[in-house]
Amino acid sequence: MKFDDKIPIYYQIKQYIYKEIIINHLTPGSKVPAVRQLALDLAVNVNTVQRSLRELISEGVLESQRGKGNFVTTNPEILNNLRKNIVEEQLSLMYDHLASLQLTPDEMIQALTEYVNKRKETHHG
Amino acid sequence: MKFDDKIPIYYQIKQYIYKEIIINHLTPGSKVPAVRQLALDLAVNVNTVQRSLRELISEGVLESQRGKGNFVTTNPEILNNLRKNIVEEQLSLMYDHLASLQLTPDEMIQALTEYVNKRKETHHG
DNA sequence: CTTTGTGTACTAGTTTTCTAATACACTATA
DNA sequence: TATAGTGTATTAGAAAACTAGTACACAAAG
Repeated sequence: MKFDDKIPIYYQIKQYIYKEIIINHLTPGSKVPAVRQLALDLAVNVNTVQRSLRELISEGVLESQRGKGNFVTTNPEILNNLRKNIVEEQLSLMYDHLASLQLTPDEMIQALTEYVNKRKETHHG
Repeated sequence: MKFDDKIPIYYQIKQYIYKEIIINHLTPGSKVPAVRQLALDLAVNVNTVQRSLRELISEGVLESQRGKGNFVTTNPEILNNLRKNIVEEQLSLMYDHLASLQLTPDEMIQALTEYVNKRKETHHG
C-alpha cells in the first residue's frame, strides 16, 4: 500500500478500513485480518496498525474480542452512517478549500462537472 | 492561524499563500510580508515560514530579492495556472477518495449538489 | 497443560517536523 | 561608514509520528 507522506500512516489505515467496510470487502460481523497480518500486508509496524484499530474500536466500528480477533460491527446505525459520514467529510473538505478561493457553490458544481467530463475523455483516449 | 495537526505546517502555509494570491490579497508584483513578520502573524517559527517560501520561490510563484523582500511573480503563465491547479487538485483529491468508495461521477455530482443545498439551508436558518 | 493464534501494553529508538538561536549577505537610507 | 530592514544558511534541539522488539493476556484446540 502506498501512503501519502504528508498524512499520518495510522490515519490513512483508518480510512482504508472504512473503505473496505463501505465497499463490502469487509462485511458486518466478519473478522478483520490479524494485526500482525495487516502489518505485513500494509508493510507497516504492528503498533501503527494497532493505533488505527484502537480508534476504530473506540468509535464502535470494530469490536475487539481478545484472543479471537477484531470484528466489523453489526450495529446498523454505525454501519448506515459510515458511508454517509465519509462522503460528507470529503465533500466538506473540498467545499471549504474551494470556498476559501471564493468559488460559489454553483461554480463548484460546474467545476466538478467539467472535471469528471475531462476525466471521462482522458480515459476513453 | 489554525493548523490541521495532521498536515505539516510548512505545507499549510504554502496553501495559505497560494490562496492569498488567488483571491488577490497578495497582488502580482507586490511584496509578501517579511519572513519575521509572517512568522509572528502565523505564530510559527521563522524557519517554518522560510521553508514554505523556499518552495514557492523554486516553483516561480514568488521571486526573492535579497535584502528587499519576496515578491509575488508577475509571470502571467504561472499566475493563470495557479487557481486552475489548486482547484483541480482539490477536485482530484475528492474524486479519488469517492471513486474508491465506488461512487460514480454522476453520483459525485449529485452528492455535491445535495451537500451545497443542505449548507444553503443551514446557513439560512 | 501445552501450543498456537489472537489482541494488548510497554519501552526504546529512529525519523520527521518544527523550534530556537545565531551568523551572515544584500539593500536602502542617512 | 553606520544603521536598520530584509532574505538566507547553519547548527542544535524539542516534539510528534512511526518503528522495533518484547512481554503479557485471552481463546481455542488438542
